[in-house]
Amino acid sequence: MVKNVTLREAWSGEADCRNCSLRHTVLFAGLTEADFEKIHDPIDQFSLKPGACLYRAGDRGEYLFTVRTGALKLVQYLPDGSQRIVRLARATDVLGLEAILEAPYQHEAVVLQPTEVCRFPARVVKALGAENPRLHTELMSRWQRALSEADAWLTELSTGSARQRVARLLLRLVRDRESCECDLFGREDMGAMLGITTETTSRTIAEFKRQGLLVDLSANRFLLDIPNLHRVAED
Amino acid sequence: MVKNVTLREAWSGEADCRNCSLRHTVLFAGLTEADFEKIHDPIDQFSLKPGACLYRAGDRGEYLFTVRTGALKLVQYLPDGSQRIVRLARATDVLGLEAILEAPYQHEAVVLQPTEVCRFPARVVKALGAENPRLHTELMSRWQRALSEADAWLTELSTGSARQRVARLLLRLVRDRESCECDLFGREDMGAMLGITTETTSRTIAEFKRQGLLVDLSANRFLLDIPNLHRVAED
DNA sequence: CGAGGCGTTGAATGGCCTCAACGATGGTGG
DNA sequence: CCACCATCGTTGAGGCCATTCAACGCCTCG
Repeated sequence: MVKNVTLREAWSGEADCRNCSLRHTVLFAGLTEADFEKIHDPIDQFSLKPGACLYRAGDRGEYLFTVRTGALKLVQYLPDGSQRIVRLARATDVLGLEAILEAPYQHEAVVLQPTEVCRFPARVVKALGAENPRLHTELMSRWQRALSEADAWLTELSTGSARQRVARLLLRLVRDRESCECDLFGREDMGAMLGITTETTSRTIAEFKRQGLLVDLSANRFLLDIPNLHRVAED
Repeated sequence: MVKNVTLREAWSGEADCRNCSLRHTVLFAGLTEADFEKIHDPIDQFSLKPGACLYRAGDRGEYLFTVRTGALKLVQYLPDGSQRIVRLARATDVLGLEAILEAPYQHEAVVLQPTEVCRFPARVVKALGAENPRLHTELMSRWQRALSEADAWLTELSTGSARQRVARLLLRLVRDRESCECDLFGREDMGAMLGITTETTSRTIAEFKRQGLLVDLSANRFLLDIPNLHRVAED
């Protein structure tokens, strides 16, 4: 909970917002400077440590968030208390779209890796989206992207053997990346993404390491053998 | 592929569109008569038999659809050729939202039960949505609803034992219903919704019947013992 | 230095899958 | 009209894979 940047600075490209993913990914790219001046709310920027909770399911959604760096998990709890991770949010992803509709947050958003986010009021986006066609389109694209992700988690990460699921998750973590390196999450979290137990996850990862599909780089950081992982993923 | 109704009739409440779910569920409720007159494209209405395919994944999406009655499955195929059903569309649901973004359809939409749909051009919705705030909000709500459904399929229908999954699917099929009666789908389709095999699905249903949780009404139509199914669903 | 969290591994169980067979149903063509 | 076939739901037997319960080593942190 650190920095506090005014929208004026955001627009002029000063401060940290010059590199803000919001600008690169054009969520606000269609706004004029006049639009920005209508807004008096500050945009806050946060640095979060693993384990921190950005918001909880059922909380009144007053804010949207953009992930600058790091990773968060979106968690839903089952009646029996066990958890299921339904999505990840990483750099450039937007969190809390439901707040635009004045709905409570649908998930618990928990930080997995050191993370920076920008926070801005939902009602600002709601108001601007209603009159700015470009933002309107961008918002729909964001929802569509989340929906595609959700479908992919079902078909790729919740289908097939444990070996296949783990391999597909690993491949997914390095997509749109130049490098084949990858920070893994805790085994329990990976299990909750894949619908398998912690032990099975651990056994599968360990087996991949023995087979050379994964090479240890440092603590929980690995080099991936992408071609062979693809073979495993499709069986 | 039967009826063909002009938008003029749609607006005036004539013909079949008087009961059109679009009007009840206010996707178009915010439009003025002037808005309607801007549109020259006809709205077509279709009657579809089980097995019919409304659109395929990758098709250029020129149309959106609203389901009037019946049910369709949204299917995605895995690299190995097996299928996974990621969502159902039933009365009042809108299909093909991705077409508004000029993206190809993401799923194959296949009819499960005798179904009626209305079809309207995506570019009309795109144009009206950009200038009509109420439609704009309604569209976002539709995406959010689809997203919630997708998350629920992951947490409820792809988690836990086969008994739990089948019970949760049955309960889900009678939600927002006055009656406890329910038409089931083929065992293979149910398996593809739950991530289990046809045989396991059949065995589970048969066991539920023996335990009185399901009572045969007619061919594949059942009466549900909701309280006890809830018990099974949560274990 | 002890405690707790996490990853790993072992052993045993059980639930689901695979392969197979069979009856019922419904549509088709002789 | 009926034999035929295809489809679908059901059931059985056997095997495998993931779960469950348990133990152990390593690390960080108080």
